[in-house]
Amino acid sequence: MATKTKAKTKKSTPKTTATAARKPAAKTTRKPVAAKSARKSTRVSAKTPSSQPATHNSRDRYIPQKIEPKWQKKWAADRLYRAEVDPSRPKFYALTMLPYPSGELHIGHWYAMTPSDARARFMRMQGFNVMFPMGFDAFGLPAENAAIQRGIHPKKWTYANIERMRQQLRSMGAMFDWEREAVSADPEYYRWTQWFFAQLFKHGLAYKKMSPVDWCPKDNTTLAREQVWGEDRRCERCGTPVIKKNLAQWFFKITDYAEELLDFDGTDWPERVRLLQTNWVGRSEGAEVTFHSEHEDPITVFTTRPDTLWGATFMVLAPEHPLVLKLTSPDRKAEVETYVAEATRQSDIQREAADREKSGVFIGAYAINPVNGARIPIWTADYVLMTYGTGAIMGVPAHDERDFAFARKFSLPIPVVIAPPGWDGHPLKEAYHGEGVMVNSGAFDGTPTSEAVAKVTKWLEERGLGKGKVTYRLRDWLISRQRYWGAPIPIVYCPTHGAVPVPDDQLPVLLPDDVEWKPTGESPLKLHPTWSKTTCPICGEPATRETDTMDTFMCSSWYQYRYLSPDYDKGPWDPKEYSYWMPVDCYTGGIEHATMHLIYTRFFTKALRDMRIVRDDEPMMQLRNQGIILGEDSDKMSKSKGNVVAPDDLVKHYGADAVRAYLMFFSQWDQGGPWNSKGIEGVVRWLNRVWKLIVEKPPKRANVETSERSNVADLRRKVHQTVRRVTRDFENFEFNTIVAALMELLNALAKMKETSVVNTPAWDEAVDAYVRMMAPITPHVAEELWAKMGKPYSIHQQPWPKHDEAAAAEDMITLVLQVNGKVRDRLQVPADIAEAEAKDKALASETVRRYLSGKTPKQVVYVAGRLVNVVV
RNA sequence: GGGGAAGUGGCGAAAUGGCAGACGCACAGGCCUUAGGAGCCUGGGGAGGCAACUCCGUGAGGGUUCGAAUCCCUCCUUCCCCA
Repeated sequence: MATKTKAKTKKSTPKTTATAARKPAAKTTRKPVAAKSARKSTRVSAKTPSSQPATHNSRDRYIPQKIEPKWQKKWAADRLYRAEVDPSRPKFYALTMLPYPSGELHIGHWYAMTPSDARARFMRMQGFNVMFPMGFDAFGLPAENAAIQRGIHPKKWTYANIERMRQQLRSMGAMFDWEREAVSADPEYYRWTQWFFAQLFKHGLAYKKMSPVDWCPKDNTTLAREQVWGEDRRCERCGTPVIKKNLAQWFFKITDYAEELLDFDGTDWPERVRLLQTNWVGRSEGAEVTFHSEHEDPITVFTTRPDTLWGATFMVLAPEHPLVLKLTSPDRKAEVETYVAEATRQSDIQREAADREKSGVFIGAYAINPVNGARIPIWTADYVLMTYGTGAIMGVPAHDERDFAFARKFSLPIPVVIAPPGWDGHPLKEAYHGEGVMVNSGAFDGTPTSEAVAKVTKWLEERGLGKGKVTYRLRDWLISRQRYWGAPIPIVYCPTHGAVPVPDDQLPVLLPDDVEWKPTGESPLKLHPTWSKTTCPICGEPATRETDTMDTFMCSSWYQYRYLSPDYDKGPWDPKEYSYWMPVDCYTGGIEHATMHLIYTRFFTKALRDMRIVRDDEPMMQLRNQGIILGEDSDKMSKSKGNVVAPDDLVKHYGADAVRAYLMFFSQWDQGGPWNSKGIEGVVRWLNRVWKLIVEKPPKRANVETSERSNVADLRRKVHQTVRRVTRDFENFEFNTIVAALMELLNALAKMKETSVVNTPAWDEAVDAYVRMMAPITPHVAEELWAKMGKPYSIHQQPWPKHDEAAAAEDMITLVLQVNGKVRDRLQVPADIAEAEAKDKALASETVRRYLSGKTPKQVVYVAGRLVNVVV
């Protein structure tokens, strides 16, 4: 799958588009200056000290604080990063996850966004028409908490934060197309969030039901299953342990898409995310089997191992199971009721813990095992959950750990029905769930595990005892939130017509501004005196509004579409924009959203497709995740630990380009790692040296002793090898080695600047390619150097350099000579040396002969261009 | 308990079957300088040796291979997800 998409990306990089990308640049060129040599262009720039500050020192120094705001202003004024529909050019929709406007852009945002920006810039230089939008996921709890704590209105707090963060985002020098900015809390945005809700409702994909849901007592709201984290089930936002509440809540039927969500065909997503989502969906194949009580009450169970049915020696009903009270015999009633009352007070997680001492009570009733007519006792026990499967299980102690522990505790029989290989017929010491052969199972005896499930399922179906069934762990998405700062759910409750969606022409259902916050835990919308009073859209009689708002993940499930046309008011997006830009070609962001946002947005696109609103099966074709950037102490950054790195301070001190370059340099992007305040000085040094390489005059004396011809070839080889390497690494998101390769090339160029090669066209070619390659990573200094070289504005509209395979080829190589796999000698040989000659040279080597000590080689291994290994 | 990822100098890392440690940080020595917290040059995996050189070395152990940081098996440690 991954290779398929990769190949596609490569193929769709047509040479012709590189020329197309150059066109606008040519238009804006005032005076195309063909710099004949670096020396010459240096002189030109020396005469025009345009951007340079007046210092006592007349030297032209790299001062990022001067050049960065200057270029940012010019780029914005020129709408340099404006992305417009242009069917004559191949499009590339690059998207990075939009931030929540918390009020402070942290280094994690920089780490997510600036490499994404560099990649988008690279694609632009590759000839694509690139759209790289930005916006704000502006609804959510922190705004409301600020309102309660500090008395600031959530809207005021949010929009002030957005204003501040816009400025911070601009300091990155990213190629965001700000004309496409979307803010999810704008009425023009949430009008469509509500419209989508209504569409889902009309298509039966949104429904309300009473159910035990997770409730965060601190944030006073329900949470989706995905927003409850960890073993002890804490709120994803505030870390408070959640409790169960029985409430009428709105859900989206994401479970309708369980099967399709497992299919990633055609997308290039990391294996890790696919695995997380696959496990989250939790498909399990098995069979539903119906047992009956002695009084003919059907009790259906789901099992992944119908082949173990003959080993069922008891049944367990969840304490909440409706049959528990019905089937309990009078003499057991008191005991069972006490147990049920106790069990329902426990949390699911306590109840399910595998290592916990099992508890349960016999309810005084029996069931008949449909496969062998065995009369087996029915128990109720808290390790069976009502919310899981059918709320009832068959107990097969020999082949299930928990059933085994239960049977041991209550002295129930443990008959083996799957014989492990080499089983001696003795009782098992622990539950066995490996491969084996069916035993004690009537006609099925001897059936190996590999065929058993299918055969038994077929047999059950033929006899009407059960049927094959696939179940999923995935639950429907709970989207009701009992809070104010979110998109109101556009539903009206009419005494006659029930839940009625607000008609499209009455959207948006606006949030009222005049609300009060009381720490009662009630939604302010519920406390508002008039807001919820309305009339029924169908009959016009008095009716009330739904006061719950939507989970903010609903807003972010479709934002990639709103960027297409954030001002469009005839629909959620302009179809012309849609048909050109969608789907998203490359999506970047944190992996922490694997089972939340990233699964919701896939569901959303699939649901829209089935409602014929979009044509795509998947919203984002390629996904890449960055790692987490840690504090200098290798701990997670947090204010309480005092290890937070503030990007604003870094920009002020080192400039945005250095921060960008360091974030890309210090580690593999998807790996993250600790910040190092000394490490960034290395890239600062790099940028200073690049500056000097290009701006400062070369030394007067040219080294006449070196042969110019070989120097030119060496220079071009290094340059073209670097272009090849950097291009490949950009394609693969390997940003750290890009910066390393550029540093390496600089080291080589700095040495060569001392030689006469500096007066050759090869030098100009080198410097030209160098600045182009820097441009995606350090856009400001690249633009400044480009201008100083007298090249036409803007570097960011230039094509990416192409490497010349012939120039990059080595003519001499180091041939490694090994004896028995150990390096013993090295020879400089022509790269195109023939195998026979290489072997001869190896055997002729004095060192090799010494290690052979007269023995005849058994084998001589030759690896072209690399080594000869002589084996004795 | 299940699944996944990772483990390489003092540190961040590079090398994905073929010269281990590219690039950078820190450190050491030198140059330049009135000065250096600037810049430039040089050196740094470990052990032995004046040296050429030798041996050892990618969490541990085993295996495959002419050849393994890289592939396979077992184990240890750390992190993530699920239970």
